Amino acid sequence: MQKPSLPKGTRDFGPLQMARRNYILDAIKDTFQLFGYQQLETPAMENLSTLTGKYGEEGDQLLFKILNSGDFLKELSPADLGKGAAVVLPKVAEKGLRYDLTVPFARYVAMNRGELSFPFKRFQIQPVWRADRPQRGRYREFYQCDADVVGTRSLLCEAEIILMIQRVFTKLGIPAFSIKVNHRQLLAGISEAIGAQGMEGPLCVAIDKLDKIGWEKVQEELRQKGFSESSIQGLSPLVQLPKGRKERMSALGDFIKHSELGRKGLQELQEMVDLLEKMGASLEQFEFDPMLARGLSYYTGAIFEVKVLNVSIGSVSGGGRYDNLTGVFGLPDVPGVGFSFGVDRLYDVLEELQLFPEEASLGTSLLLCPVDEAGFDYALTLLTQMRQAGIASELYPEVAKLKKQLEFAFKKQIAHVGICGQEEANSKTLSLKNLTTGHQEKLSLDQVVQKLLGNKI
RNA sequence: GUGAUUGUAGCUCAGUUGGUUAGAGCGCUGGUUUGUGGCACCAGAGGUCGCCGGUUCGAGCCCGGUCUUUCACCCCA
Repeated sequence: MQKPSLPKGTRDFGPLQMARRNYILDAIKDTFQLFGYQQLETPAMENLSTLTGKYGEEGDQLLFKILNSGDFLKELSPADLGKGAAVVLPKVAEKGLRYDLTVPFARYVAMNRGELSFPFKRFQIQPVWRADRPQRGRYREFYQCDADVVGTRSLLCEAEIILMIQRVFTKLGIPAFSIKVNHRQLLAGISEAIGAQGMEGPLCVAIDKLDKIGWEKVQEELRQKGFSESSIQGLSPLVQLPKGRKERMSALGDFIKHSELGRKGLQELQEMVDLLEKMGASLEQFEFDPMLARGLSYYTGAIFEVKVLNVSIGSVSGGGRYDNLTGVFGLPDVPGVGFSFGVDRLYDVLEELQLFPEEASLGTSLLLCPVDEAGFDYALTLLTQMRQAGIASELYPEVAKLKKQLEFAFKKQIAHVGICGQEEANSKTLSLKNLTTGHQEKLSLDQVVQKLLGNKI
């Protein structure tokens, strides 16, 4: 006998967790569909050639590779073994587990370009796998929840992303959150304005940490990366910006007035705000943050990040615009914009704020408890009738001690039990007991149905 | 990938400088109640002390390795 265990960084989801996860996912799905997004699923495994080289060197190491079936050594010569992993790997593995949902989506768009009508709006909710070292809130298997629009440069998509985020968070009852927005071209403009043109890559990586490590350490990191002292000092006005959106945007307009890229980025953000205002949207959570960078290098336009206020968890959603989704798959010039909800983190947030509703865990509403053989047969006929009436019901599957059956119902949080024995069978009634109040009465079947359905409404 | 850290009953955890038969609370099973749960009382089951090796007369405790947990870094959701 062996002690069972889970692979590192993976989890089971029990009934309570599933009910709660579905509560979150339903809110998200519902919102995506309301905004005209269509659901897509792709296989858990992709050809390794589809995946490698898309996530940088580090990403390739984090890919889970699938050993070829059968004799996976047959392509391999003894000499190959000495040549290292790069030579051996393609000969023993041709498939890998998906690392995110964006690359499979790009593959799908490239493969189905003829069938799709653009702009194409899709959402996708599936697990992804990374051979990372697990930590709190970081797993080797986790769900991503992506929505993207491809085939248009319209800023309406960006504006709608704000609306969808607002709708989901409101639906989940999250009281205070902030949608941080910035623009990659504005970051390029900032880079230009401080005399470090073309260095926005390392600049982004460093200033993205501003929240976490503070201005002093960011300066240190910039020095290490070869930014001149005057560039770093040039950045300092951005660390303490005016609070209001309008004031901020005009301060930035001033800062990057000599950079064409910067002006264009800022103008796009302004256009987003205009669209939202025309749609009558609230801009309460909209926060323009010129120091927001986000790691992913393929973003080229607006970028987003959502933080829930007053919780210990980091960002729970994010995304941005990219120019060229499918270029590597032979379909150039497909622009798009997408974002993603971190389901696991949202779960932690709702738990921390105690925002899960009671109903998210409810199941059966009536348990029939047979106390003798006649009662069991009688309960069989009742079971069908109750279910036909729309009452989620089950029958305790054996004639056991009533005590045991009541305990079972109590633990499963079933609100009502119907006790059936010879007596009830003879009189065509049911002894209905409310386990919350302890009240019990003998009712006709119609009365039972009425009572249980009435309670529901 | 780097550096730390954790592991004892189903769960949360005690366990003395290394010393006989490893404990508690909760949970579980049965009973006090042959048609009435939560509460109470009584009784019981349940452990290769993560795994492998070493030191020792003797290891849950010391040492090495390995797996696992958690944390920081790198990176990321």
